[in-house]
Amino acid sequence: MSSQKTFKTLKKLFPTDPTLISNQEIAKKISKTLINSGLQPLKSTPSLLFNLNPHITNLVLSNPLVPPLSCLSLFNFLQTNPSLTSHKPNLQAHVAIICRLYQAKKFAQMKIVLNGIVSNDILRCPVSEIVSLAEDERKGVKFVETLCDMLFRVYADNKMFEEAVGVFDYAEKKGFEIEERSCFVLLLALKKCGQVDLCLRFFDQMVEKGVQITVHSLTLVMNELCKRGEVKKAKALMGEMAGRQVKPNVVTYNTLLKAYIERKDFEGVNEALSLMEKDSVGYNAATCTLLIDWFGSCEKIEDAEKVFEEIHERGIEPDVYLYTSIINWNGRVGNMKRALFLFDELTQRGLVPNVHTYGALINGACKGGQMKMADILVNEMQSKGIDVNQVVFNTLIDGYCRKGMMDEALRLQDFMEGKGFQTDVFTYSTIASGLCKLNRNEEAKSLLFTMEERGVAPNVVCFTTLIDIFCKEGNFVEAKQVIQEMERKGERPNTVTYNALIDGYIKKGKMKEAHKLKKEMEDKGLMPDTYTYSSLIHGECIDGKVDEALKLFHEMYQRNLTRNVVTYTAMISGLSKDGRTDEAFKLYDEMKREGLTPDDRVYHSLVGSLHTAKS
DNA sequence: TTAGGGTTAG
Repeated sequence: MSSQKTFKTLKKLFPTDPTLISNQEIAKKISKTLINSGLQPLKSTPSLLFNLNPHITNLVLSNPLVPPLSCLSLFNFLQTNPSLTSHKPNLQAHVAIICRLYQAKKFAQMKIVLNGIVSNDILRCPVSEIVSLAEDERKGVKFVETLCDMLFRVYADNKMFEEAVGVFDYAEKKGFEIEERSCFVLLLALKKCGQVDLCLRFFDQMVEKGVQITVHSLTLVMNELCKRGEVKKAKALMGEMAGRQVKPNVVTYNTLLKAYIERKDFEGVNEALSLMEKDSVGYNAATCTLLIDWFGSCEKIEDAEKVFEEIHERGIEPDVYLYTSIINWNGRVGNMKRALFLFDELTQRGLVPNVHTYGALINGACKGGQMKMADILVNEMQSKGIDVNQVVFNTLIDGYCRKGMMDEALRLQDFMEGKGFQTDVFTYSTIASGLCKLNRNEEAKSLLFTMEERGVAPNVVCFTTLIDIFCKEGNFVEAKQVIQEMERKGERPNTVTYNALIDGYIKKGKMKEAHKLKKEMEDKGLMPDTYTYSSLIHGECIDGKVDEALKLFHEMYQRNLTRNVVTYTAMISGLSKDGRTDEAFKLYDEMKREGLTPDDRVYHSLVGSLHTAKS
């Protein structure tokens, strides 16, 4: 505005100012050239451009007779030609060309020019300044609104988040609308940069300012909430948004499902599934993948297989994720035959296995001690052009550790480092627990104590391994010191940490301490799991308190915790030793009904029980 | 044309 005013004032004061006339004439000449023959003549004989100044540039760029793309080519030429640095377009020229491009609906080019403004230290300025220049162009409110929306996006793309939010606030004040789609771009960028707080805050701002939220934004935000553990908040948000006509879809429900599955929240999973049914939201491949994971992690491989079988009835086309998941769980329960069959089926369907798929198979082989098979799979994978990654290396190292082949494990670690991979927190804890299995406790401890000096911060798993060693040694003082140290370092003990302590106390016959710890973990909001209960049940049975054990056994049922072979074995042997043969056999039947395979110890207990009962 | 699902350690 001011420059135009100045211009008019000057014109009044000096109507025959030779420079002004000459400016206009030069502009006319340049424009004419551009109209008739484009940029080329100006490029080859740039003498006309030597007299250029910001005013002339603006006159040319704003001349409606010059085609917008010709203006753009002149603009770009001035921008990039090193001999014309003194004529680089200023902010006003940028806005002028943006205006021309807007009229020509050249939105992509508009964005590029805007990008030039925000990524240039000299041109960058508050949104109000750009808007004020844009308003001078007198192209109506819609133009300015579009410009704001685009500027917002350009800031988001450049990770200039404060500035983007600044544009949003400004637009809001001026009554301009920033599109939901643009807001989503910002949410996504914030999420990708790990700026979760700002992401959640901006979503609140969107809601508050009446942006019409889409299910995509909602789902993204719910996912971020879930990832930081605020599942309840995510669920509440879903409800609140449903009230505003933002209906959750299958992706939204999958997000929630995943959170419940990760937290082993039985009720949550069931609630999410029944909500899906109520809303008539059908499953997709991702839902089935999640459910397979859910049943797999509950040691219910048959239910996982059932989900896999039902995909056809549900009209779902299986993909490589789905196959990887079912292969993974079969491998983990030791059914490599089935895992390999599924792998073949996947290939026959024309799906392409990737490093995750091979990783799942290799893990299955390693957990089953079949290192030869693991090796063959690694070679096959490489021959298909899939590189071994850190996860696969760690899996293999774990395989050798489990077999007690520490030399081979360490050789592989060396090899992995030679390939440019770091020994990471997984490698350290794997090797440490391998050493423990061979009773090489001192080596394990020193590895875990020194890993930080070697540049890898121990996590809760490493600390738990350490605690486990001290507990097995009966050194509870040291174990508790480790807990203090880990808490000092910001690592919070979890259920497995408590399980290590509880098991340690039980093995030393300190049931009272063990129960105290169970209460302590519950007070901290940590759920005792199958391992916690199995240890406690075992301890009570050894102590001869079979009714206490039974109480715990029922508590598991109430809490929807899976009772595995170890749990049943402990309970059955407890009952047997106590001469309660009928109850023991009843549990034996129940165990088989649950699809669990009793092992030798169960039979041994039951036979023993018959003796006890007779005598 | 955007959001969600698959491989490793205690």
